[in-house]
Amino acid sequence: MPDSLTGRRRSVLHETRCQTCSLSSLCLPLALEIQDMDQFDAIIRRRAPLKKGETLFRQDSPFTSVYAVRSGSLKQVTTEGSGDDQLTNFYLPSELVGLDGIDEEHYPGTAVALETTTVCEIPFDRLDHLSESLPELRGQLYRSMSKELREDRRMMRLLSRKTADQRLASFFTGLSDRFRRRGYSPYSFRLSMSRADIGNYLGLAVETVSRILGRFQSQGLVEVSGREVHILDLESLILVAEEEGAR
Amino acid sequence: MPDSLTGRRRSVLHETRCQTCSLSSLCLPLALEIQDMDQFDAIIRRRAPLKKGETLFRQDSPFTSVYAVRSGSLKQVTTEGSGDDQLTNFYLPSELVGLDGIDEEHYPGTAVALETTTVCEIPFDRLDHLSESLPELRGQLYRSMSKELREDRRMMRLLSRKTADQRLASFFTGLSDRFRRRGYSPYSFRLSMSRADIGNYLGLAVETVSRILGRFQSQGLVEVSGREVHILDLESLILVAEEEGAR
DNA sequence: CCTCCTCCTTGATCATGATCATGGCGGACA
DNA sequence: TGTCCGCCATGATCATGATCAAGGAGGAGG
Repeated sequence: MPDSLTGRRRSVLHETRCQTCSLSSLCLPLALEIQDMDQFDAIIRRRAPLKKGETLFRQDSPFTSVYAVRSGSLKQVTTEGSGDDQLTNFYLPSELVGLDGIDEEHYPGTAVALETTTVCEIPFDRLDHLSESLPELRGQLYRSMSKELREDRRMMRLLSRKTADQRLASFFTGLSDRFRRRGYSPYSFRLSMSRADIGNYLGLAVETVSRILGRFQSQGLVEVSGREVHILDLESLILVAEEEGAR
Repeated sequence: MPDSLTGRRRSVLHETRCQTCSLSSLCLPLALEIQDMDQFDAIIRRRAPLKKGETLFRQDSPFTSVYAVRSGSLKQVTTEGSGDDQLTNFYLPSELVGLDGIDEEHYPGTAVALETTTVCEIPFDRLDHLSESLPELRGQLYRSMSKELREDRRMMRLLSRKTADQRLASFFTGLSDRFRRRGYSPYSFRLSMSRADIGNYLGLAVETVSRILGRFQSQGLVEVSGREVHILDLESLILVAEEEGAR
């Protein structure tokens, strides 16, 4: 595709410019001035939307880009040996996928769309180069990685010290919070992932996820119907999530 | 202390220059040319050695610097609520401590020396600024963070899918590998952490750590006497660590 | 409309590792 | 040299959540 078409293509397909993107206050260019944002904009590559189940990149394929989620959601799955998968993260709009591939030159997991999903592709060599002249961009990149580190540590705590109830409560309060920050209702949302995905992520069997969801429902904490979730008592749910001395 | 003393002080106390540091092939300035290394060297601050049990930085104190371990070892502990600690990492020489404090402006955990430990303090604002003109340094910093992300994911897998046996086997093979890379024997080493630390890190009760260590010993995999460890059969230990279909 | 298949729920049993309890070892210090 | 205290080992019991098993609900496609 000739470059001359790119401009038109972009505006036709979707609003693809950071300046008009509703996520710009959460996303990587968050701290940039308008003229800097244009420079950043220029290195971004559009991708055709992914359909549910399609992969953005595969484990062990060469690392070239990081991706900002624009709409939809993804999971990242690492396979080791035969059939033993570990779901390491879910990614929502404005979050960066692929940062853990920077060293080693290949992606350490496969990123799979959980629903129709659009992403902004950011070639890493160009991002790195641009970060030389844009300190705010560089800072934001450091912060994104640092934040992911902190969240991984939270996850490690969850996996090593929390009961099944606490894990699920954390999962829902966490999701609720992420939706709120993105301007969606923190009380009503649709899960894009299956129970199996949730269980895999939280280190629980599917059956356990089901059972505890049922219990939360009978306790009046949430109302769950398939993948539709209504949080009825967020405060109590937070209490359950942080309950101490359990286990 | 007047600045004029610093130069002398450095050379008297220890070899503190990266160029003469035996870790330079593993540490942050790894990819730098000699003249660039001098620039990097100039921003590093020496600290008095920490004694066992002393803290390098405390949870929630303001983030200012990252630290490269020079000798000894540290643990990082996050406290939540009352008395519920989570040990999130052990740090060996050449590793960077504090990267998870970059966003949020404070450290998310307390770093405690497990033995007499020396570190190089690297003020982050100066590091960031220097990374503008030294692409190799910047790249190395990105890679360090990315690597830590990948290792966190490995840890998440360990915590959510591995049995107690596999966890301990992983812990020992991991340590062995880290010692090897640093030029120490991968078969004989001294643990700088207590059984309680190991258990906390791996999500196991102290008793379980003890029991399994005993079993490994009776199986001829290792020989353990207090904190002195001899790995007798590294291959089998690796097999145990990666054993599939367990649990 | 029916069928198939995936995803989810629920019940019964079992196993792993936590917890509780006790005792031993070894180093620091008087 | 004896005592104390932190760290470690080991035994007995228990609880959480995994596993095995079966069945239901809902959606896609004929």
